[in-house]
Amino acid sequence: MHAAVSATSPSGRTRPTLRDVALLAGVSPKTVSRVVNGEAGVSAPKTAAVQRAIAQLDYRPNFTASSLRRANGRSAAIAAVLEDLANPFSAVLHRALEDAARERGVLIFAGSVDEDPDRERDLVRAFRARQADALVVVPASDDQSYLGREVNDGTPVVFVDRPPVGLSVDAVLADNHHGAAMAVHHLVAHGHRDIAYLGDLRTITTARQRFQGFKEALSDHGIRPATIVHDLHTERDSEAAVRGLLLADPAPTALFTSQNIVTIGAIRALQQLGRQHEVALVGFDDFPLADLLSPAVTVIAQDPSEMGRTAASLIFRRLDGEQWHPTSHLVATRLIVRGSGEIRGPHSR
Amino acid sequence: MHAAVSATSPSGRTRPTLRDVALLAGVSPKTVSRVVNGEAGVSAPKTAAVQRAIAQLDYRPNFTASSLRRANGRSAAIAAVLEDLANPFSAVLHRALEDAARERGVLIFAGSVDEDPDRERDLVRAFRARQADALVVVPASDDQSYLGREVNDGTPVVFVDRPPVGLSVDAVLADNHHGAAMAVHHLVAHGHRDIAYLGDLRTITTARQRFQGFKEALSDHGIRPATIVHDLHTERDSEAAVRGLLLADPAPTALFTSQNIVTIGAIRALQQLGRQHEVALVGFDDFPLADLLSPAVTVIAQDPSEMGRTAASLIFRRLDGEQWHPTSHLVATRLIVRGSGEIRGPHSR
DNA sequence: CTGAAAGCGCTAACAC
DNA sequence: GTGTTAGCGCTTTCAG
Repeated sequence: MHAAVSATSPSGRTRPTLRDVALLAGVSPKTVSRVVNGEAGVSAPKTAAVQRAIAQLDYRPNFTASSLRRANGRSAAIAAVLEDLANPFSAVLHRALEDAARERGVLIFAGSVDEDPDRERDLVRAFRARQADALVVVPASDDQSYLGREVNDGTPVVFVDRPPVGLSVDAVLADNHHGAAMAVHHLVAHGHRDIAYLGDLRTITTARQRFQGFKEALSDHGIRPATIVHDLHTERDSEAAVRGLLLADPAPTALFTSQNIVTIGAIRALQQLGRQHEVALVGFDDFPLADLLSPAVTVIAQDPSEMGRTAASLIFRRLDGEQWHPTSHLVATRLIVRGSGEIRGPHSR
Repeated sequence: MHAAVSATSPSGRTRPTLRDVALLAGVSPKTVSRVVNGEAGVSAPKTAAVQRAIAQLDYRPNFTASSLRRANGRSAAIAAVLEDLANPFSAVLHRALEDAARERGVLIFAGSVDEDPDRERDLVRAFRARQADALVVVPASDDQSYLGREVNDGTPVVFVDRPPVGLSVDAVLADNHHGAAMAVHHLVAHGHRDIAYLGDLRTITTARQRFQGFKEALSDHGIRPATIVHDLHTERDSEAAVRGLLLADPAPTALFTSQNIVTIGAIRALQQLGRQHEVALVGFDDFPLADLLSPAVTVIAQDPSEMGRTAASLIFRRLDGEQWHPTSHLVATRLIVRGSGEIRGPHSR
């Protein structure tokens, strides 16, 4: 009998080890290891004996233990520090990472940050302690230089959706600036001059970039921004803000909402006041059922799935030993015309 | 210089180990271990020396290695085998598990099965190989007896949304039968007799349970089911099926859709034909923006978040050593009245 | 309070 | 082909 009360659960038996298999099959541990890992150079009879023993004991290899000793020390797991697993952007991004990882037998650890910098650091630490081979991060903090020290061992890191600050790593970003500008051009082309901006927390880089794109596009048309509301982070915030705007005089003839939660809050306000067919709306971020609303919602769509694929590709190329200087990859946004953005304004010809 | 080309990445330095810290601090490895784990009984000067060395080397403990030797052998990670990380049900369930796990410093591995039994088994194997402490499973296969052998060591397993087959473990299930029956009673109360059933793949247990509830509730009212369509698994399937029904004569005056994808397909068909204000609809599963459509959609809502919390609680109680016979926990569904289900039928008083 | 020795489950390196 | 020895990074056990 050999040691091990260890790998046991409350009421459970102890798990058989590679050693147990070797004993039962009458071979050395190394031979079992060879069979388990499909290495060539084990005779047919021994292979059979080992397989029989494995089946009999119901042996399962401990990948964690093997990675401790294996040459590259890889855990075959990567970590994703996301905004909120339950929101569609994070969920779709996560899924795209999973699909890319699956092809390589790599698993994924994921966690939600909820825009909390402390939580971001805690997650990074926890993932590192578990030897994640790489890190995908949607940052919430305003400075990620801690990450440089945290992973100064060559662990690949890719930022997604928001650029790194105080740190030089690959990033995959949506073209927020151009997307917001497209929205403005579209609304102006439909006769609007009085376009309200409704934006998310200014601590969020993407919100700032979208605002920048909004402002510059207006100025391209020689229009001065009329109404600007920042720091809307919930549907309720947005709904209240939009209701306020619409009841004012003069009310804007069009709305640009910088993010899907804000867009949805705006739609609620429009519907409550029965103005959804009068006031134009273009939202940043596509969302499910946007095409089934009345009017259907014109949006600037991001492509979180493509962002995930790109991030995964950067990570795996680095893990395969490729080297290059940290680079930002811009993923295009596109205007999806559905109705709400084509409501005519007072200056339409 | 000590060994280790191991824990190194392509271009990276090797990670410092506990041993390196000990050498630098001039103490034994065990003393470093004590400091790292906050064990009492280390003198102030040695503690300080160790902490200095840790900071200087930027040492990060390897939790994986420690768990190999630690008494309970736990990896402080649990695994979730879900349907599809990108769909809202899975995503919200995942998030609820995360929140519960976070309180205990436990991380989560998750993967998508996509209704593929092979994928289910592969994921279970991969999670086990990485020593997940427990398994949350939304099964896709029609028999999970393999799991009994796979985890016959006392690893807690909880099934969510669908009951285990060929295996006796805890389960957290929505009250599908009663939910579907509520939908029928509601439609009948609004004057409908000719209620079409539109359901998901019959391989999925929940779809079968909902159909059962539908049928029995109709029969309670002495109504014989008129139109039944099974095996709709995409929006397109559902949309086509509903369009067919609505163009037939006689067309049903109400629809019961057994799942949100099916519901959304049905809404598309209704809108295309302009019949959304004539034909009543109750869908199983709530979905975002259901209240913003016109008409707003009456649904039988599940509570995936509550299901996740319940599953997590079962798992952690077992991990804490509590014991009981495997039990099924029913999570209530509830009717949310919004408009589409209250469209009057020909038999309303 | 501290450290030496042994070993968790497995594989690298080298022997035979 | 196959086995032996050592050791991955850490904790256990136990001696001082």
